[in-house]
Amino acid sequence: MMVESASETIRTTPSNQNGVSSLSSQSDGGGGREGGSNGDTNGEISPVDLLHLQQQQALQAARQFLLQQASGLNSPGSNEVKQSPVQVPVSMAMMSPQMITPQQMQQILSPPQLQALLQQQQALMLQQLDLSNFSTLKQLAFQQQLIQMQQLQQQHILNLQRQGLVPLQPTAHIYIKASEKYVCITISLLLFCVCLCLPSHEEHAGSHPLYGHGECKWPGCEALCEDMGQFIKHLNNEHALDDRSTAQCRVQMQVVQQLEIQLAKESERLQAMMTHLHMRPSEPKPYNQPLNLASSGSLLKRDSDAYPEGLPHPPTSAATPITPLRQGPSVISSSSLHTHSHSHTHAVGPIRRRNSDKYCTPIASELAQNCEFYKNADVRPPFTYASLIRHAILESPDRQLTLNEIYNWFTRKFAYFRRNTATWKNAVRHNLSLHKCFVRVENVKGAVWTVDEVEYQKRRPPKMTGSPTLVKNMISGLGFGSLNASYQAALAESSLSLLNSPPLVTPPSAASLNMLHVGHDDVSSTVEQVNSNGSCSPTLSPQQYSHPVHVKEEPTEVEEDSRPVSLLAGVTHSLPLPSDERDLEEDLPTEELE
DNA sequence: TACGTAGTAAACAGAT
DNA sequence: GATCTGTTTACTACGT
Repeated sequence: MMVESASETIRTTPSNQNGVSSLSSQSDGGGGREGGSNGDTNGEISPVDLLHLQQQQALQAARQFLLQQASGLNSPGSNEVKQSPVQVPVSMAMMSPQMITPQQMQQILSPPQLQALLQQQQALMLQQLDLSNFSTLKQLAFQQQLIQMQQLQQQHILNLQRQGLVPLQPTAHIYIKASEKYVCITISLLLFCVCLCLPSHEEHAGSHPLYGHGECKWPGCEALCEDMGQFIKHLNNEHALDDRSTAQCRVQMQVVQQLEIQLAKESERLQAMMTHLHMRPSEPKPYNQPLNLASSGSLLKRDSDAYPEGLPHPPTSAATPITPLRQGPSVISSSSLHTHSHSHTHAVGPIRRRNSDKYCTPIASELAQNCEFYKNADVRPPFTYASLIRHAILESPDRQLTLNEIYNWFTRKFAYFRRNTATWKNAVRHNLSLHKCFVRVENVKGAVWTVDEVEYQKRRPPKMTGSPTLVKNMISGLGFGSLNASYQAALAESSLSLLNSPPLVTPPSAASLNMLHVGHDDVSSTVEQVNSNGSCSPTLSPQQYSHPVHVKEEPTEVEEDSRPVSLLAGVTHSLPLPSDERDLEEDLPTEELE
């Protein structure tokens, strides 16, 4: 008798709304605007026109960029794409809002790309401020516009944050005394991005740099004006050319100069900080790894080859304050991009995936950092189902979950899994059954699923030992060049295990945890497997296995017989250890070994 | 090219 | 009978 689950047999209809083709068409659509002239006939270029001019220039590059991405995805074997460094054309930093929304930008761009974009925009803004040929009045106008834009940006970004589309961004506040009051210039990387994504009409829709939100923006004025006409009248009456206005102009000019100086200083400081954070013992050659748009490539590729010269490079280490942006949107974007490029354009695209699983951040840290992001944003987590399931189980108090609880965890943690339930639930069940590392335990209440850490670590043969270059590169890229790969992996895995095992261990110090995070963040599960002795893996309490268990057979697994029930041996050292693992055992601090 | 891993779809069966 | 749970197979894509 065949009984089909209705929920499981619902076919998901292909969704192309986020597909590459859509993006391409969008870019084409955006490109349709690029023919527009700036309307600058008298040779004078206003700040607004400058912005528009750069946006127009950005259109071309952005289209090219997107098409490049799309074509690369359409031809999976393309080495060009694989080897192309993660970069964002400078002009893309000024991408037109008509082309790409912030959300789309997150989906399209990988984290480093997004960061690069934001920082390029920042740099461009700084350049804007540095235009020395601006007349005083234009400087004033620009400054006013800058402030106006900030207000709009802040409003916009708040909306985005409420929608969970934008993680909280680090900002820098610069207070400068202007006239009678202090002007707070908030530098937010994302603001610059969002700013340019604002509808263009907001920039010059019958606006005046000195008029905004119904009031006069003349320094120290704040007179209420119902409309532009009234404002113009007010402007001519109250701020006519006289000594007072001239003096105010001078003051404002100084304000702008101070801003420029301050911004230059802050920018320099920022760059120095980033340079410092990116310092590595040795500059590894960009290995011939396929570019994982998701995160691997981004995390592994260094700024030198990934970002344009002279522009601030997005930090990638855990020490960077821009972590949320680094992780959240990042992974996602590429994942989404990749996903939708597949022939079978399911609404739930495949998690591509191995790279993510291997090189991307581990779930623990990733989720810890972007918990809210994944909860709210409809973006696919860059982890394999197996990884997610494992994490869900290990995160539970008893390290065991029923299938339904696993489902709930997925939907609770990821907005992405609140739709297309049939697809991913099937995948979850499939993974549970397929992978030996997931052990079904008969419980009083029913069946629960547990994780056999040893099996999980064994899932993939220790390829890392076979490709030391990869490990070395990754490790050195993290600034751990002096440590061997296995130790790094051990540290990494330990950190995850520690994170996953709150009841078992005392939390490591913040510093060590952070450091471990860094290691694991970028090395992730491929390295995890190196540390397969399970000594620092979450301890499986024996009482969990007092019930019958169904040990799955995996034909591909070798030495199946050499090991009794791996469950119970899950945290013991009874298994013969590969040399690397023995090294781990020897080298690992006792704290890590627990 | 072969192989392994991963995601998806689907068929099927047992349990509730 | 419907639904859930679990297993298995097939296919595809990707990375090594």
